Amino acid sequence: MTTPNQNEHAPAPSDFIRDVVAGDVKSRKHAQIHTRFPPEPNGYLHIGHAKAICLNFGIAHEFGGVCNIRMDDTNPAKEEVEYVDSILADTKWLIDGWADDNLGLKPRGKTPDTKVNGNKTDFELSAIRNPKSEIPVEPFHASDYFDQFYEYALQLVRNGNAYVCDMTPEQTDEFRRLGKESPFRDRSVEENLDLLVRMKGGAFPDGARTLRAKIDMSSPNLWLRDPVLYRIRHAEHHHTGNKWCIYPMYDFAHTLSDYIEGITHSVCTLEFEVHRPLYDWLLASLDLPRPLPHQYEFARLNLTYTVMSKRKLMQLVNDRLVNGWDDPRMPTISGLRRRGMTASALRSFAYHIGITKYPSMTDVALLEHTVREEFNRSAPRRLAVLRPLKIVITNYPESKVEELAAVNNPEDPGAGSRKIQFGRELFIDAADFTETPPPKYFRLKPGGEVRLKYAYIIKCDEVVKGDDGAVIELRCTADLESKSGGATSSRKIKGTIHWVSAARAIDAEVRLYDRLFTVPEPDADGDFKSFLNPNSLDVVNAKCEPSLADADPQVSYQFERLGYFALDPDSKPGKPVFNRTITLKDTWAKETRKH
RNA sequence: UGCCUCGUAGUGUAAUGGUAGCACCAGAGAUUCUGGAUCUCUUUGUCUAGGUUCGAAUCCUAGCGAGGCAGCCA
Repeated sequence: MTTPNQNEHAPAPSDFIRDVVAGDVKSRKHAQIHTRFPPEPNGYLHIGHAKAICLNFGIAHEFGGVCNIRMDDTNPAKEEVEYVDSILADTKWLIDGWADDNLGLKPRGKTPDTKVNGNKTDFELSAIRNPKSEIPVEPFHASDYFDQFYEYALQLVRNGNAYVCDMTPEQTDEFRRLGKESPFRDRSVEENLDLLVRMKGGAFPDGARTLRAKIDMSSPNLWLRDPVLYRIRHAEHHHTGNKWCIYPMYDFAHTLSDYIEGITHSVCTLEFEVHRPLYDWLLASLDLPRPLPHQYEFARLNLTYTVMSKRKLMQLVNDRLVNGWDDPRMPTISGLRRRGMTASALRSFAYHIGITKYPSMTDVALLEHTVREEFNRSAPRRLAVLRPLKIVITNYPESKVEELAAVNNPEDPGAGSRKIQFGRELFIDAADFTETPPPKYFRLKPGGEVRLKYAYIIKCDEVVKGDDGAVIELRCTADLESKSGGATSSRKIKGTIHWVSAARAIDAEVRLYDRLFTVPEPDADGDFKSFLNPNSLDVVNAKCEPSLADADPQVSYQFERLGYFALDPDSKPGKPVFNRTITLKDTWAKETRKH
């Protein structure tokens, strides 16, 4: 029934939720599988949301269904349009080329259809699949159902399943903790109706009253102890303006949104597990003629060396500890994208971490592996020098320039080759030379030899120093027979280093990123901000081979021996800015750390 | 504290009463004009104790441990 997981060339994932869905498909329980991704627009999406997106859209994709994107916007105090826009953009980016066919949107401005089914009133708003539509579309919004929610609230009051409560928030908390019934619990239907209408009409101030479900104050499950369904908030909502002064709570709104949209499998994270009985109670306590949704829970993603809560990410942004939500060090989808990570790599990561109910801590090394694996196959290779050190090839003619062939991608013969220029004066990376080589060092050292990639074997004859003793230039001689493909080109030289022509190289700003935090679990104890990595960003002025002047913003390049780099939007014509997405694996660095 | 859920190599996950596998990480080697990639090999595991069964990671009981919930947030 499942189809291969498109870009991963791996079998379709299997987990306990997909098992349930597969079973329902087999038994023809539903006409079509329908999931949803319901973020609250109160922050930017992060890689944890990416896991949820890959799950919900993955299920829709694998079983030929639809996944609605829905703004769970029932709290006007916290939500903003900026977040709505970023959430839509990030979601589309993540599923682009993979599950666009399964994206469920709604016609702009459309609200649920009202149907009379016998003497039952039913509300329904079906999704249309994104790409085929000619009409303007938008994501679903829970706030588009405020009228319907209110009708359902009235129904709950009429059938004796809800009441208006006048207790203060503090009293409500205390009574729920103690399992004590509210003194307002047994108001008549008429009085409840009258109060609810007046609540809606703005007769009472914020917090004065609530609408509560009438369930069971002695239940061991706190969420069944008459949970609040509506609260009074005289506040402007980003989507509904000033139309409402009462707003539904999560449980009420979310459950009924699922029903209205015809969701079959409502997948959420573990903290909502204890809410499931309430979810089911709500659906059972209303007259709902169509098939009911079911809720399933999985463990949210935890990643080492980062924080994931929106509150903490917001704090990093507000305290200017990073440069915005899309700072490439952030675990946000926009940050990871700006850093140069691809949607397919993120999807592949989501595939590898799996779906369980165990609250695990995933090693960020797995993400890094996934990214490297993809780029190793796809990234065009280029030469760039991060910290330039000038070298002069003293036996190479001053006016001579040679064009040498450089392989674009050894993993992909079809990628062909390009020409790079060699001359008397070059830059190499300062990190590739030392006067005091440790054991097993095979880069350049005084009197030592090294291969210049695609070019000659050179020997370091002289180290030129400035007044302060710092190395400013190396004078070398080349083995002129050793050019790649030449007479002595097969001489075994341990080290090969990268270089650029001093005359032809272009300048670029390169931003080198490292982990944002210095410890694997920054929010385990203490103030997570005290574990920020002071070296998480290092900006250098690099020298790059000229072809990088026309770098494609959509392409990740491998700077040979250094890592994978992508153009930052800060780039200006003639002044490229590259972000280092991830270094290459560096076993030599590991070796030196050991000594 | 009450309730809910979950415990499989260091990490993440398979095994759905029948040989405990895979990936990442780590380590060793081969190879290499990227100390990359590739290839080979290695270390390490079913939380504990009972029970059911020919047979238990899987089912049952108890214990231990971890996470979640106890907002008029979602």
